[in-house]
Amino acid sequence: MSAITTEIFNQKLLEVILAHNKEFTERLIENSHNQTFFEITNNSEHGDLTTNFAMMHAKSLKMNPIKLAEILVDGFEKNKKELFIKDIKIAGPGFLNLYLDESFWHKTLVYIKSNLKGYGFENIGNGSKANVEYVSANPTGPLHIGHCRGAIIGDVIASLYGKMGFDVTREYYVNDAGGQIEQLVYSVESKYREKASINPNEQDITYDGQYINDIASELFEKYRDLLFEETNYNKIIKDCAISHILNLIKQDLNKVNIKHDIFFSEASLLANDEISKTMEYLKEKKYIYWGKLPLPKNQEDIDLEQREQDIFASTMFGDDIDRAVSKEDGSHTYFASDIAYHQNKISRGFSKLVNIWGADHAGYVKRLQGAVSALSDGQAGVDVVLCQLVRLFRDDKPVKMSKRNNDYVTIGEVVDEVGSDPVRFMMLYRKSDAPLDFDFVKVCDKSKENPVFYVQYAYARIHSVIRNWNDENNQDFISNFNRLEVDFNMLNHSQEIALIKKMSYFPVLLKNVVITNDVHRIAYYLHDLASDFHALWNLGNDNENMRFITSDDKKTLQRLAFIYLVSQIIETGLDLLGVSYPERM
RNA sequence: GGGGGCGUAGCUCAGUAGGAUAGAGCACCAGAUUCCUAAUCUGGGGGUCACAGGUUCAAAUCCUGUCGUCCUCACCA
Repeated sequence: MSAITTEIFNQKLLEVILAHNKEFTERLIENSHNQTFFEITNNSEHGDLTTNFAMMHAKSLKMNPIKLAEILVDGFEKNKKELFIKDIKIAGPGFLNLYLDESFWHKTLVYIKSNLKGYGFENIGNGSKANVEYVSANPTGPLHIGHCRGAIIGDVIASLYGKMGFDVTREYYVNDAGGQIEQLVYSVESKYREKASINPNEQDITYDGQYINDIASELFEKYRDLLFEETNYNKIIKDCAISHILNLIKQDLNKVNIKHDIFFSEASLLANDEISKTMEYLKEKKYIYWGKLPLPKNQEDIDLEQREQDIFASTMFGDDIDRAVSKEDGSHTYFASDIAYHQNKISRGFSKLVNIWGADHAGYVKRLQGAVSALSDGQAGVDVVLCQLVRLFRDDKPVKMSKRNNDYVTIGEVVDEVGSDPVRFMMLYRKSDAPLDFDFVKVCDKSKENPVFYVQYAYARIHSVIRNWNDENNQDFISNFNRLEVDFNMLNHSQEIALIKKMSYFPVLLKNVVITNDVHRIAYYLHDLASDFHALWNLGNDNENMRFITSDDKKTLQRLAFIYLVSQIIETGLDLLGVSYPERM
C-alpha cells in the first residue's frame, strides 16, 4: 500500500536524523513508544504540519535547537516535491513548520476513500488478547444509572480495542459469593415465608423491591410451602435469585446495546480451589506473609482487635498499607478472590487487562495492580479506568436516589424514557474521572445542549444531499462509490481544506484513545467534525458556488464524494460509541 | 488524620501523553432561510487556567505546598 498520509513525514524525519546521527536515532527508536513527530496544526499561520522535534532533542544531541531545525530543513528540502511541500519555515524557538500543497490533502481524501470503513483503525494489538471487565455490579438488584456510565465506557473501550487489532473479551465478574449474597438469600427467604405463611424471620431484610417479590413468587409457585423440605434449600434460593437478577441486569444492559461475552462467577473460583492455590503461590513467592496489620489511624472509636492473618505485601507495589487476604474465621477476603480471578485471567492468555470501576473503588487500584504485578513477575499490568458519579436531574432539580429504600432509577427506566442514543452519548460526553450531571429533560431536548443530535444531524444532512442528487440524476451514488474515480482537485476552499485536515486527525485520535482509554475524546471529535461540516453547508446559503450540488458536474461529484467520506467517519465514530446514525431525521 | 479525583469565561465543560495568540456549548447582543433539512450558520463582548513556589527554551498540563470541593479509609463486596 503506497499510502499518502502524514506518516510519511514522520518516516522522513527519522531518515533525515538517521543520516545525521545513527546512534542517536537507534536509541530514539528503541526508547520512544510513539514515533509521531508531526502534528496537524489548527492554526494555518503555523503551516499544515508542525514538529517540536528540534527543541525536544536539542539537548541530547548537544545542539542548538535552531541548528537542529536547520538540519531538518535541509533534509526535507531535498524531497520537497515528492512530499508536497510548498514551504518550510523555522519559527519561534525551533518549531519546524511545513506548508503543504493542497494536492497533499486531496491525496489524503483518496487514501481515506480507499480505506473507507476501515479508515482510522490500525493494527496495534496484533491479535493479542485483551480482557475488558466492566459493570461487574453485585447481583443483588437491578442496575441503577450509576452503573450505566461504566458500562458504556467499558463497552466503547472494548469495541475500539477490537477494531485496533486486539482479540477482545468483554467480561462481567459476578460476585456470587460472600455476605451480600447471603443477605440477598435471607431477604428472598423472608418474602417466601410470607407467601407460604411460614413463621417469619426475625431480622430485618436488606434487599426489598418488586424483584425480591418476584423471586419469592417463583419459588413459591415451584415448591408451594415445601421449600424447606429440600436439603439444599439455601442453594436453591441462591441460584434462583442470582439467575433472576442477572437476567434483569442483562435485559437492562441490552437496552443500551451492551452484551458481555463472559459472566465469570466468583463462586466458581472457590469451587475450583483456585483461591487457595493462588494464595499458596504468592506465599511461596513471599508476597503473602503471616502477620498483623497496624490499627487504622484516627478510628480509635471503632473497637478493633489486632490479630495474626495472611497479608499481601501491597506496600511493595506502592500501596499505603498491606492488605489482608484472610478473615478471622479463616475464610478468604474479597481481595483474595479478586487476586485469584486475575490469576485466572492471566492464565487464559490475556496480555492486556482493563477494568472499569466506580470511583469509590479508587483506593483498591494499587493493591490490585500490585497483585497482578506479583502474579506475573511484573510482566502483566492492569489498566483501571475510574468513573466518577452520575448525578441525576430533572429540569435542574436533583432526582433523589436511595439504595436502602430501593428508591433508585434503573438503567431500563432511563432508556425507556429518553432512548439509548442520548444516554450513551451523554455518558461519553465527559471525561470519566469527572462527575457527570445527567438531566432527563436536557437529554431529551432535540436541539441545543444536545450534542448527539448535532452529530447525527450532520450525518442526515449529508445523506439528504446524496438523495437529492440521486433523484435528479436517477442514479445511486453510494452503490457506485467504489467505482467512482475522483482526485478531489477542485476542493480548494480554506474551509474544505480545514475539514480534510480534521479528517486526517481521526487515526491519530483513535491511536491516542487506545493508549489513554479516554473514550470521551471520540465524542468530542465527532462534534467538532460535525461542526466543521455544518459550517461548510451554510456557506452554500450565502454563496451558490459553495453548494455541494453545483452546475459543474465534475465539481459536484468531488464534493459529494468528499462529504460522503465525512459521513463515513461520523458513521465509524458513532458506531464505535454504539450510537445510531440515521440517514433521515 | 491518611489516600485519591476535581478546581479553566456568568453557567456546563473540552484542551491531541509540556508547545506558538487558552477553545466549545449554553446564556447575553447583532445578523443569515424565494436556494442541497434553520435540530444549522456568521459576527461580538466575556479569562490572573483556585493560590504560591519550583523544573524547563517553553507549564492550564509535570513537581512541592496552601485553600476549596467530592469520594474513600482495616477480615464489605
